[in-house]
Amino acid sequence: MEGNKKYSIGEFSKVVGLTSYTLRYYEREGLIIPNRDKNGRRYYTEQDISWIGFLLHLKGTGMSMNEIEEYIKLRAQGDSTIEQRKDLLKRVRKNSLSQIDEMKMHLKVLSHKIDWYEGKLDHTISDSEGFSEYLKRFE
Amino acid sequence: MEGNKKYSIGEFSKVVGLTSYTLRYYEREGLIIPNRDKNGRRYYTEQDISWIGFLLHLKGTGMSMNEIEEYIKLRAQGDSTIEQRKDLLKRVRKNSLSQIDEMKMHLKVLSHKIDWYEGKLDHTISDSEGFSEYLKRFE
DNA sequence: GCTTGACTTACAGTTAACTGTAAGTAATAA
DNA sequence: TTATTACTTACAGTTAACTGTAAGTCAAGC
Repeated sequence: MEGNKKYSIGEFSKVVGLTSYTLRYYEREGLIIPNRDKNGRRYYTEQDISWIGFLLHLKGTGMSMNEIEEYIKLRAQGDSTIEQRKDLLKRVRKNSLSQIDEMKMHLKVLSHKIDWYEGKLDHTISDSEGFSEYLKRFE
Repeated sequence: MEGNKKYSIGEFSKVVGLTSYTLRYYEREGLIIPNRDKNGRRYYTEQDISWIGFLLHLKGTGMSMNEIEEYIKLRAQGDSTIEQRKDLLKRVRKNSLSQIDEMKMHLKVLSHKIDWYEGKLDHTISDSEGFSEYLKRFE
């Protein structure tokens, strides 16, 4: 039954890997609201660690701070917004997946270019064949 | 034998989908150097279309303008830098692939959250089970 | 002859997400 | 007791990649 540790902003910043500047910035933006002790100093809990962990997952999918704020606003309204939060995350996922797909398309061309360089280096591609001609081989 | 069309910056911007501001900006940064007519006006060729196309693929993999400038500098030095260009693109690819992998990891958690919301909505997950407990099911 | 588009330099502004400084106060830790 | 850490407000600075404005010139097309 020891899940009630309190972290100062300095400790917390080490745990979650964000500087205290960033944590205060996130707070200003409403992304996290830590507790305060009797002297008005911030303290963070295990719950805050979980939340920042999840927040970093959200950011990692490409979700912007604005979108995360939107999510937080819905969350603050309670269980009645679960559907909307689910839909928001679904939109984020869809977007993230298409970003990945796009990236993969671009990577394909990049890989062809690498292969082309390799062909030039080991002379399995003739000196006269340009990259755009080479690319046509794969159409 | 009609591959020698000349595009003004206005025409070219429509073809490649970049504004003339952006094209001039890229030029200032050394990313593209168009030809000039007798009056000093820019004109772009089919070659420039190919190059911008490739450049957009590079950008699409997450390559920064600085890296692209590095690539261009190597290219300007001729065939002796093919190896280095190949290595540069390989680094970019590696980076891009790990970005994708990271994104996929984050997406996994996001998907679990969506499933969790779904479970809450159709009551296949008990009201008392929090998301972090739920996540432990998949460890 | 007038409109349209292009040219130049020289900046200033924008967005996102931080990052940092200054100045002054206050509580905690060694 | 002194150093450390945290607090506040109020900004200013940073990076990347644009985006836009102003002011003045110039040439081509209708």
